Amino acid sequence: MPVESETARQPLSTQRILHAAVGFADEHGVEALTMRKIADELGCGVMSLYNHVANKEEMLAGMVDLVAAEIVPPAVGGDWREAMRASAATAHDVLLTHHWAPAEWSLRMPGPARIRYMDALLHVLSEAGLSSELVYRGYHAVTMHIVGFTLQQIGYRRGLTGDLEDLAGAFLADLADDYPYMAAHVHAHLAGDGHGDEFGFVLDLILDGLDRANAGS
Amino acid sequence: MPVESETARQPLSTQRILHAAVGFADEHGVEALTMRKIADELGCGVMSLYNHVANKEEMLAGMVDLVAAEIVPPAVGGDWREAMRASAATAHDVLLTHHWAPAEWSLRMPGPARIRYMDALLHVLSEAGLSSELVYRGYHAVTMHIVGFTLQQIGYRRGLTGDLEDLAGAFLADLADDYPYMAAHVHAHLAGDGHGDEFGFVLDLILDGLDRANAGS
DNA sequence: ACCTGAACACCGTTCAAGT
DNA sequence: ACCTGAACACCGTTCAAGT
Repeated sequence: MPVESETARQPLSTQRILHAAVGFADEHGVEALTMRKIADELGCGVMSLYNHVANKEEMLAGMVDLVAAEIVPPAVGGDWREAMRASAATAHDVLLTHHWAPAEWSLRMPGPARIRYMDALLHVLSEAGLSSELVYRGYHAVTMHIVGFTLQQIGYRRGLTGDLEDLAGAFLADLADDYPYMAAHVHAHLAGDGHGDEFGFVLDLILDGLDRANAGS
Repeated sequence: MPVESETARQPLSTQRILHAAVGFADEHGVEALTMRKIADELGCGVMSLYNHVANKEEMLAGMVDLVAAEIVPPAVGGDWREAMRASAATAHDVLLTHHWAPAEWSLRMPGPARIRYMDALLHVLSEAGLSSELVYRGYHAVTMHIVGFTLQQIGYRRGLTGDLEDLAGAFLADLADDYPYMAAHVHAHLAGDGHGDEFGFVLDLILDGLDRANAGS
């Protein structure tokens, strides 16, 4: 029996393709992702991929849902705010490591894993004693925060890494006169003034606000 | 003097290209935007564009900044929360009409107009009597909400328009058993249970929370 | 200085052929 | 049933040539 080169000879499958594509996007970004490159990585011809995924768009949808499956949904039954906080934290982690995912996430219809996650969030909120209106609104506020905040964080990370001089240099020096508040803010970023858990801070703003709105009406 | 066909013979310029590109993306989406199509729309050869924009990436950056320039920045001096609310509302409007913009916005470094807008937001927050830590965090919370909420809204709009049967039919009927909370939520969407100004509701959650956090420390 | 067609190196995907 | 190379209709962009 001839020894095959590493893992190259497992048969193709949707899962194998999706995993390879997620790994590639994690490393090189989704804009560099190409059907041909994924095929190369899997050691097969481009067209072989089309036996397992309909097209690139559906492959991207599958990748997003693979990421969604990594998120730990909130536990039902205990303290609802603690459950939301814990689940949001895992979602934040997952979306940060798959830094290409938030942008794709928000533009696509949810797949099975994401629907399961949505349902779990709504389940917890529904049993939190909130009015149905606040469940509806709170769900949007929380999911908006999870993907929106992470997306913003990824944007900052892109801008502030790499050539620090590009930004701290020309950028800051040129614009400090005209835009002092902006300059101070960028300085705070470069100084790492995160003040701890910013993601959780804004989430608590939302969660506390929901609680208060519920009690107040 | 020969009568020229409509507006076709104005000389090319960066502004003219950017405006045409924004109009095209508004109508057909940014994923359909092509250098060749923009050139056709302007009645010139593809390569003529490159005399005024360095490449497609820089053109997209210019388009985003053109959108940023449409946003009315908050007024300094009056009630800070009212100012933030008013400005956020115009930002929400602008980003909704240019539905391709939020996704591009969050992935790119800010251009001049967006920097001016960022500075104005920070200016208002800085004079609101908030601690510098709350200015920093509040700024992120507000900008996150503006683009994140709008992005989410656009995603829903995409999913829920078009074939309503696709969603209300197969989608809802199939998954109502397994995911009842999700099904109820989609029903609420289809019924139009917006309950008024959802964007403003979440913004107030954030603004009120900042106020309270400031008073409490 | 601005414009432009031809050409190049890529894409995603169809098709017809292999096993 | 799964795989695959050739081919097609597109991309963004370089280059050399026009005015």
